[in-house]
Amino acid sequence: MPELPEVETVARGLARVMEGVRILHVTLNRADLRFPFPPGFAERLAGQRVDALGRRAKYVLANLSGGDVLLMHLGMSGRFIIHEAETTGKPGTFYLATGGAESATDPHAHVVFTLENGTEIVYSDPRRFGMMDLFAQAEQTDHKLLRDIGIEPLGNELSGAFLNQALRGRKMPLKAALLDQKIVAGIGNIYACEALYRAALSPRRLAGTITSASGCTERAEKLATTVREVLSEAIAAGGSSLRDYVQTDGELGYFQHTFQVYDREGEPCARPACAGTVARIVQSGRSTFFCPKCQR
DNA sequence: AGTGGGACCTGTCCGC
DNA sequence: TGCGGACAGGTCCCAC
Repeated sequence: MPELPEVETVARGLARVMEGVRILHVTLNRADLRFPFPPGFAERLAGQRVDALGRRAKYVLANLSGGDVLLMHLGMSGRFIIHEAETTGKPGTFYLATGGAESATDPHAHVVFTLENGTEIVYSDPRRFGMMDLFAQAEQTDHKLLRDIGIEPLGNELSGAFLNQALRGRKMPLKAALLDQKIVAGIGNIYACEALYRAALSPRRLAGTITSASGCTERAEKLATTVREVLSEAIAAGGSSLRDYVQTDGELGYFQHTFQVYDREGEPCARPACAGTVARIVQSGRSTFFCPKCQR
């Protein structure tokens, strides 16, 4: 997916065109994504104004004037294509497929939101790992998909002390711990690899081994720092991990940001004094890229 | 309780 | 050129 930086970028783009605007009509081109749309999904959305739209973990959440929350997750391949009404400024499209997917011909355009000002927002998702839900604001705290989610990595809570406490005694590989959304939310496969590389920590090391009973360790401190770094740099770069990502203004915002280990198997380690070679291993079914020489 | 593995889908790329 | 297999940004669910 889109990991946290991409979802953040998408949420900002959606907020720009949706906030303060009423939804006129919603078209569903199928009954489900990852799971069925809730009963009356489209009908309940129609007529509600989007009061605020933001991100929690990798979920996009929109607060609606009727008291509901619209939850959207992009899964692995979800994207929004925005056709702005002419009155709102220059036409902009983001998350545009390289080939230029059009709502009329894209077989994966599963949801179309039409706003009262004429702007059209298409959700397209070939693999359909994405999801959407609609529920009352009062239910948000207990929502199954949201209640167990961990801290936001870019807020004030992520620190060496937090990781020390959260990973204490954990026997899972450090990489798996970073991917665990119940601990820190929003880190995906790419940024987990990148953060570990920068912290010079092995993805295979057991999570508990960077902690100590007496308080925060240097390793935990370092990892907290590199997680924040890789995520915030990626946001600054405009959301980097999608091959076909196009910024709102049509500029290619993508792949200007290069990764140091992700997808670089066999290449020399970027660390000046290190003569290592980037390796690829599989951990819990997913590729991990790292330098076995300097990541310990 | 904590951890690991399979399942969910489609598209793309690589080797034969 | 065609075909099969591996692999892809994520998360849920069910066994141990």
